[in-house]
Amino acid sequence: MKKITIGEAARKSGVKVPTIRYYEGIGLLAAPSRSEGNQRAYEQTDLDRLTFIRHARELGFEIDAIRALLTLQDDPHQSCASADAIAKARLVEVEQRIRSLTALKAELEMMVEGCGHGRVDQCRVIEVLADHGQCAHHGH
Amino acid sequence: MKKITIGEAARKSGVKVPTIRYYEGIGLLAAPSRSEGNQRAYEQTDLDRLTFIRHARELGFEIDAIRALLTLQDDPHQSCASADAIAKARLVEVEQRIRSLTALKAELEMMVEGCGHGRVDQCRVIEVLADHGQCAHHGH
DNA sequence: CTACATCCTCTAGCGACTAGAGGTGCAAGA
DNA sequence: TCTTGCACCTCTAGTCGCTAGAGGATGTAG
Repeated sequence: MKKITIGEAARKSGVKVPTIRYYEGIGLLAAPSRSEGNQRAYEQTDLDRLTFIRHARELGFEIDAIRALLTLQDDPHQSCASADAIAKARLVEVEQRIRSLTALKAELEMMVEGCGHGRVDQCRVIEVLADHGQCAHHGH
Repeated sequence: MKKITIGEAARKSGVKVPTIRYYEGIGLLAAPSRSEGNQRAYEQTDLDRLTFIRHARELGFEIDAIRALLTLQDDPHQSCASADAIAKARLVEVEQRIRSLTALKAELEMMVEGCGHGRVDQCRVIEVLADHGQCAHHGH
C-alpha cells in the first residue's frame, strides 16, 4: 500500500512525468488518489499499467488499441480473440512498413551510389527526385 | 505558357488540393499568379516542383530537407555534396527503422503464435505486454 | 528558515497535413 | 438568361502523441 509520487512512477515505468499526466487526461490511466497537498499518489497497480502502456507503445500500438488491450486485461475470463486480432493487425502493419521501407532503401542506395560528387546538374539524387520515371520501384 | 488550375495541378502531380495550398502557405511552393477571379494559375515549372516534392515526401524526406534539396536544384552549378549528405542521412534513418521494425516483427510474431485462442488470462499477447521480462529483445 | 527540487494547472506548440464553414467563380444545360 | 452544380477562395480548428513553458504550490534536506 506504499504510495508513489509521479516522479518515482516515471522513473520506475520509463514513462515521462508529463506523459503520465497526459495519459490520465485522455482517460488511459485512472486518476490516482491525492496527497494532502494535492499531489498524485500512485500504487503498484498503476505502475504495472504504465509499464504495460509503455511496452505497447514501444511495439507501436496506437492509444486506442492499447485502450482495447487494457480493457481485455481487466477482464481475464474473456476470450482473447480480440487481443489476438489487435496484435495480428499490428503485425500486418509492421510487415507492410518493412516492405515499403526496404523498397525505399533500395531507391535511396541507388541515388547515393549514383552521385558522382560533382555538381548538382549531374547529381543523381536531384535527378531521380525530379523525374519519377527513373525510380527503381514505381509502386509508390 | 498554358495556365493550370489547382485541381488540375493536383491531378497531374498527385498532391491534393489543400496540400498544395498548405505548401504555398509554408513557403515550399511559390505563390502562383492569379486569374481575374482570384484563382491560382499554375505553370509547368510549378508542376515539376510539385512532383519533385511529392516524390521526396514518398521517400520520407522531411519538409525542411526538401526545402534544402529544392534550393540545390535551383542552383545547378553548386556542388551536390549537400544533396548527397541529405540522402545519406535519410538512408541511415531508413536502415535504422527497418532494423527496429524487424525486431518488433519478431516480437509480435511470438506474441501471436503463443496465443492459444483461449481466455485472456492465458493469452500470451496480454502477458508479454504486461511483463517486459518475456520480450525476445530487451533493447527497446 | 531557507534553498531547491519536485509537484500542480493551464495553454500553446510540434509536423504534416485534413476537415469543415461560409462564400465566390465559372462552364454547361434548359 | 437563368440556374445548377462543381471547383475554387479564405479562415479556423482538429488530428496524433506527446513536449515545452509559464506561474505558482508543496515537500525535503541542511
